[in-house]
Amino acid sequence: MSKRLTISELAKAAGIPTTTLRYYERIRLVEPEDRSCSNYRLYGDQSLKKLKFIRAAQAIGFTLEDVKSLLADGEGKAPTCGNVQDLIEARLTDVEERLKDLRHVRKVLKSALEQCHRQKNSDCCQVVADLRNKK
Amino acid sequence: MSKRLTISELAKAAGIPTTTLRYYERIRLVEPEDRSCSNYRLYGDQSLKKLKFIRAAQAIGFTLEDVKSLLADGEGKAPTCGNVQDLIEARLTDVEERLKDLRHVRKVLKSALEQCHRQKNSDCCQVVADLRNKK
DNA sequence: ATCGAGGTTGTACCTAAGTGCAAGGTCAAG
DNA sequence: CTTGACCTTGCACTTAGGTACAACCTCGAT
Repeated sequence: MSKRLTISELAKAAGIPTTTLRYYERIRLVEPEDRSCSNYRLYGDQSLKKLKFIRAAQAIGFTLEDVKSLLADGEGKAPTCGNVQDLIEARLTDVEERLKDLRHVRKVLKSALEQCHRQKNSDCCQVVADLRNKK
Repeated sequence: MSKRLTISELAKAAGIPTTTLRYYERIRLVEPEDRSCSNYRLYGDQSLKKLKFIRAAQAIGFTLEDVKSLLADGEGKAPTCGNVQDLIEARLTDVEERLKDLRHVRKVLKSALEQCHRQKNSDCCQVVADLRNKK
């Protein structure tokens, strides 16, 4: 069974443009299982699963390169937990870092905005004012 | 007064490569005040302030395009608070959004990691397992 | 006078994750 | 048998913020 899908069928099923599927093939991330006699790409339904996995992984911030590693991991032999776990930990560290940065940024922006509100008209927005003085 | 700086003097003072300064000129963000008789760029010291402002603005997530708007705002006439305030508010909204997303991502990553820890050896990392099953 | 450090220009390249386009082949319906 | 929708390839382009290189010019010191 496991019907073979043409590129547009797969695209529709996964909600991903055909152009992107061809791109994924180019970077050897998702390759068609076969070709029809007229050279059309034919995908198996594990490709659909793969694409869903890719979208899920992207959503939590993995790059396509990361995804490649995650997938390659289960490919050869028994899935070694190590590599996967490392990737997840790396991402997590990254995310914590960015959260810290963003909280700081938010603080700065908020205080700039407050400054804006206080000095309604004239010398608005301290940060800009600094520059404007000498312009 | 206000000594004219050559590109490398300015670069050194601002901690920004000369190549980047030339790039900033290309995008009309920071332009030299003048040229020497041998066609060397000559910058005024407001350029240094400008560069510091740029780095500060970048650090809180403004794009160079945003910076251009922020600077242009004070250029013509009295600085209109409106535009500046709008930009800050837009950034802030953006930051809040990204914070929300990142907190979600962190949650997902953490639970994936936990899964990893629980099933120490065999079927590690649920997310990957889904795929591997049908591979 | 010459040497090396620094300046000038224009152009191409980089990352990431695609998108767009042109020229041509294929398929199913009318 | 033609039309229109879909497929193929290869190549260029996108965004943002730069980096790298080649070929040439200029400056200060020796």
